[in-house]
Amino acid sequence: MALPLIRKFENYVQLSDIEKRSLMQAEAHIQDVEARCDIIRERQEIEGATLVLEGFACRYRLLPDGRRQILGYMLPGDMCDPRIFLLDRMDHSIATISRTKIAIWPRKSVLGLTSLHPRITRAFWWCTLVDEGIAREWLVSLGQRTALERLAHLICELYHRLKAIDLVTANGFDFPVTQAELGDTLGLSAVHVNRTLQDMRRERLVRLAGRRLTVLNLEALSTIAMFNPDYLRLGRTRAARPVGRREKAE
Amino acid sequence: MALPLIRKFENYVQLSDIEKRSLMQAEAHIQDVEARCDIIRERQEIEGATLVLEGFACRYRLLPDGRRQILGYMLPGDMCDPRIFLLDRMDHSIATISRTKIAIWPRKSVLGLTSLHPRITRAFWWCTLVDEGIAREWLVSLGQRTALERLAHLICELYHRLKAIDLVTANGFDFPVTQAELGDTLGLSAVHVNRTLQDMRRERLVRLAGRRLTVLNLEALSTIAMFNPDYLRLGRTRAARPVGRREKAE
DNA sequence: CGACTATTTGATAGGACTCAACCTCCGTGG
DNA sequence: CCACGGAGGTTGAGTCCTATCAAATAGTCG
Repeated sequence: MALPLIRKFENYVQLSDIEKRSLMQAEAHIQDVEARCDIIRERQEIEGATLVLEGFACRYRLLPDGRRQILGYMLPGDMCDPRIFLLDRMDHSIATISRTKIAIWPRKSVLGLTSLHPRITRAFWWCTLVDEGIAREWLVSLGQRTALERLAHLICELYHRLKAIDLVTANGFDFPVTQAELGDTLGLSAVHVNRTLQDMRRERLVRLAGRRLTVLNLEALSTIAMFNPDYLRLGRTRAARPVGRREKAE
Repeated sequence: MALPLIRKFENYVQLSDIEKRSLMQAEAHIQDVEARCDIIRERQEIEGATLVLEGFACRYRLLPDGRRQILGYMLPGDMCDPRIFLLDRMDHSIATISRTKIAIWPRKSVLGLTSLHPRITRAFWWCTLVDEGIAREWLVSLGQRTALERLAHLICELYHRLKAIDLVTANGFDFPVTQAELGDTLGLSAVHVNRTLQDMRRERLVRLAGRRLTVLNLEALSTIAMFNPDYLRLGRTRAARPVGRREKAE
């Protein structure tokens, strides 16, 4: 059941068949969740690690007055947080964007995997590093980039992440995010997202219709966004490992 | 030499004397750095873990056209990243704000500590969790909060973090950050930071003069910022541990 | 005291927001 | 099969928050 996760892990480490099998067979509750439902709520006690198998989800935080900031998107293969053995409660919520299939790994299941397989542990750490890289990039977007640049950057990010899990076909992908949600992601109003999107269409950068986003000019989009995909570490295992530096320890 | 770090760790875990001694005696290069110098540059190879002992530093990222976003502040006891054994290169830079004393732990020194002392490892993970919590809070600020709210939130964050390491006296602290740097932190222009700061002075929220920031009304500041310090996990070990949940493993 | 660097002030412009209405697409149900 | 309703998308008008540019003032350090 953990196929998308394994594919993701293989960006960071090489897994043995035994490790793959352990991941596939780890105890997990599979669950289908409707679109726009909370999977985990802020302050809720953490029971296990949540893994997205299909669909889009997002992390978000609400301010007391109702303003919402989306903190990141979770695509197939993404996990809420492997460090569940430390945290007792969530400090943000996770909700589905589209209809989603998730797996919930009980705490002990994760602990079992990590204590038996150092390479799996290592892959988990990699995930946290990449997530942090993404968060940093979002900080740069929200702090420095204009509306057009932000939107372009987000599209580039999702394009690359989805491509890495073979969810891009004909330069396009399923994109269930509403303009209101994009607004909460990019720190913009839905109206302004709409107008920015129209600019992009006018410039033949993207086509967006019927929940499908097609990238018409990735080059131009990347330039506008000042996008560099390195931080996503999608280069397949080899490229991601240090070169010319022998290291043994864990 | 690692005193501020030990104090910080004790927010998250209880350390034995042996562990404290190991931290104190770990091989480290102590170094003084001028104000406004890069300690680590983007793309630079990582040699070890950098620990701030005295002074202010910050992480930042530059866009090709010169725009800069500050990603976080590093105060005494803060480390650049304990996960250096994974990463080969930095994807952002670290610079001093004030004159700073730092310690650089060689890779093997960190690996030694973590392999011998699981509680130290655990404390390291806690640090990464808190850093991520801070980053999330910044995302909310940049995405949703107004200039006044952002500034108020940042001041609250720094107040609490500095208080936890006894660097707050008479409700004030040394604050070497320029208004231009605040602008790069909050996604605002320096001019607008200046005006916002004046609003705060007018409202008797803070006093800021001669590199010293005094919080005159923390209550009001926290309300404006919608600030809740929980995410900093400064509650001293007991409060930070889960209640009513026995757990043994790592 | 001079040369910077940092802060402050004023004037003007513009990006993004709000409000409000209207349109479009779909799924539901009569 | 078409009317209805709601969610999401689009448009227009007016406003406000924040940026820019420019210049003056205050601080700091050798």
